[in-house]
Amino acid sequence: MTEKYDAKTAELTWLKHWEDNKIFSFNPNAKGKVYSIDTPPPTVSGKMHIGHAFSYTQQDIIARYKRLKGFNVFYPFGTDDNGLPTERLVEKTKNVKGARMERQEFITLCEQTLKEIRPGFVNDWKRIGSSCDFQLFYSTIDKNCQKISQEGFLDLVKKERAYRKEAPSLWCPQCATAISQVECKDAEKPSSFNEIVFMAEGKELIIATTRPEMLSACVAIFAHPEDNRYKKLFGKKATVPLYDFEIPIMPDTKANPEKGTGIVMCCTFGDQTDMEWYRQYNLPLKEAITRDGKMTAIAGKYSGMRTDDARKQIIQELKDAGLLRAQTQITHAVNVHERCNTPIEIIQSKQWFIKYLDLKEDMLKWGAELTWHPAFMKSRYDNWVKGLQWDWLISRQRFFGIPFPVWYCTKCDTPIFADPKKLPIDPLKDFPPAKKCSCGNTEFIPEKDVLDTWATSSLTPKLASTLLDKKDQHKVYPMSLRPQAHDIITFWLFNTMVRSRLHDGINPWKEAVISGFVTMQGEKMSKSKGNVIEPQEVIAKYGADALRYWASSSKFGDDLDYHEKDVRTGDKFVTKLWNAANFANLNLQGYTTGTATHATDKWILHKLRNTIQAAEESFDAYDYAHAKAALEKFFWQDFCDNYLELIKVRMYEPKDPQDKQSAQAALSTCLSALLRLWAPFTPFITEELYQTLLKEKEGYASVHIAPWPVVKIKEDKKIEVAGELAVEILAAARKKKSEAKLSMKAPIKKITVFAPKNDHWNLSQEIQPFLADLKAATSAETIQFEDATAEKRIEVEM
RNA sequence: GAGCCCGUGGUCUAGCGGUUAUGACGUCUCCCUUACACGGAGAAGGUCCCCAGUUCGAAUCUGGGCGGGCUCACCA
Repeated sequence: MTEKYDAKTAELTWLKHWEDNKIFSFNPNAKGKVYSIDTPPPTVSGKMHIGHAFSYTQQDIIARYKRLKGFNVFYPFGTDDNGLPTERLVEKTKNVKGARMERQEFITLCEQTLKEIRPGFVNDWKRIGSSCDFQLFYSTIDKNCQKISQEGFLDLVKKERAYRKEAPSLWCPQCATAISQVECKDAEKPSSFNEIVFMAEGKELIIATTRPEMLSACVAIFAHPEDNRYKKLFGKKATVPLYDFEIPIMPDTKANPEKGTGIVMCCTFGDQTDMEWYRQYNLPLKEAITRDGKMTAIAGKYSGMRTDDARKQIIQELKDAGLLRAQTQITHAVNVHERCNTPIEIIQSKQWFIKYLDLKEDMLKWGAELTWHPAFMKSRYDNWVKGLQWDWLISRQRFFGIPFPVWYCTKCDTPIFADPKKLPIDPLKDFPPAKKCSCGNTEFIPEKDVLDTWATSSLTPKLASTLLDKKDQHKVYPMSLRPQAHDIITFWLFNTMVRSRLHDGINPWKEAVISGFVTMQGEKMSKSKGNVIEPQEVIAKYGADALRYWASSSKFGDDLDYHEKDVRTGDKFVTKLWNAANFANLNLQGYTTGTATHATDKWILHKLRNTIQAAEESFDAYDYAHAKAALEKFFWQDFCDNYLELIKVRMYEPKDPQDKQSAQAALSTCLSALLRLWAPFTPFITEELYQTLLKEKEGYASVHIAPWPVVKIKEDKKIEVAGELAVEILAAARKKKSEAKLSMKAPIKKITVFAPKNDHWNLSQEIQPFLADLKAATSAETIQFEDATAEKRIEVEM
């Protein structure tokens, strides 16, 4: 062993060792029960962020533990790189606009960009010590994924779950595509509440609105049926200002008398309520906004203007005409697209949907069949299911994604589906289809829309399992575990559940573990706030083991505030483990086999045995943080601070060869066990130590495929209790010396222990075998016992 | 507005009916003892958010506040 451990070079050495020797390769025919993990495919964005390092470390600890326990671990790796996120990344980094380019040119650029950045991106995952089988690799835009995704779509068509319909849909004018409910989020935006003059029955009717630019799309006016101010107007007409057309005044309970003037205009579509009224009362459709967020022809002179410009101008015009009675500045929550923060519009268009609103009850049952860690995360899922209001809109008017395998008849618009055996296909290239329409027509137009990225990533259990031979796929699917962070329960977990249920009628996994978030002074990290920590920099400074040590200090579901000092604690642990192993190595020179016969040695083996048991119980409940705490206590306190100090003199100057051999036996057992116990948390340092100290003796190619340690000794309460007393005596001696400001080497005349007799054993008898080590460790001349009827007490005389 | 989570020494955290309330970081004192000064020994530091209840007994259970966070919803 060298003087110091150099994490930076050592970690790279072992990464290469693992890769070269295929340590984490999945062999479907290997022994051991299969434990399969539905690894989250990160969205390719150039660099891993600290939240990734955090959650992927946590799941990796589970994977490594299961491997030690003898499971045949299936732990694939994929990248999610189709759809809008990639388009936005390419548009940003290459300074282009997909919509203004030749479609194929843009797609090629996306593919090229991915090819450039993907290897570096994936390398970040290797670097933190993810024990994935990187040979089992998929990209959600690769050919196999395209095939699986298109097959899935056709399967849903066959099951009458996928349908195409012209309907009002959530729409992002910035991205110029329809989006789904889950892609929306709230944002506080400033706005103005404008009281505008309509005319009805020759009188002024004041209506408050935040969206005056929608006036031209106004189709009705609503007030509450019980609202006495407006009761007499129901069934009458009102005239829209500036545009001068008439609309009906109608009663509906959704109108809130408390809000504004209690009377509201319904435009197609200002918001979701407008849409509901449109459906309920069969109102006409008037579209005021185009798909790229501009005013349509019906807006008259505002036609072609952006909606926000039109709003400003129309307010001015109303003001000039004396039709604006009041204006208040407000901030209100607006629905925006989570990818670009643009306010969402509701626009009528023809889209593909997956029908699932009828399955809400079933969805709740499916969620209940899954074991959640922590359990309370299930309520996020339930909450989402209960709030679902739209079927899943899966078509996107974008470019870089998986194409719908569909063409449409130019005469009757009937969809013609691709032959499932010929997938994947691109209807734009594989054209025309080799079929006739049922109406006899032979002319078609290809579908240009692409599938929502979640429509593919919701199939990850399949994307991963189909990397295996067909005969082996059933071994890994349904999967044992879905690990992920809590922010995408409503996206990824929910969608995967739905797809697996719809396609195969089963839950995709047995259990789910949900990671928390990394925060900075309690706040979410974000580039705009400038409080981002880059894992690459942390690794460069402290090594991946230290980072992992930090990440494993919080349990599943808990957020963790980032403090660099906590990573430093990990770094210190690595050093401590190195030094303890170094001590063991120095004192195990020449040792081959032996038995622990001394009391102190038996005691530490008992502690070890109990620690292993405790760690195992915690691990099996997915509570690695607890397991870590138990290991920490054993390693740092029991083993380093107490045990090693107790055996030093016996090790250096044995009176009898067996004195030393007994300690060596225990030391050797502890060393081997410690390396394996810590291997899931700090895989690099443990591998380094295993390779240099134990590999030759034990023969495993890596500590990570060695078996979980077992200490084969029977429970011995006497040793445990007497050992505790030995530690108390040691502590009393140390305390006395500290208080006297003396070195720990300072001699002690006498230690007197007042030990009450126990019903079951006589402590002063049981402690006898420890006395030699105790005297040596405390430099005490004598240790004597006096029976006491009172409390246990230890007196130290210098 | 709804659901969920959280509130423990200066900071982070364990404990979840009976503990001298755990540990880490920080602070202070001492110790260079041949694994480790990136160490060791010791000390100081706490109305366990507040109020009420259940109980012989509550940091721990129940109810009600207050404060923070997340998710969903509302969005004229």
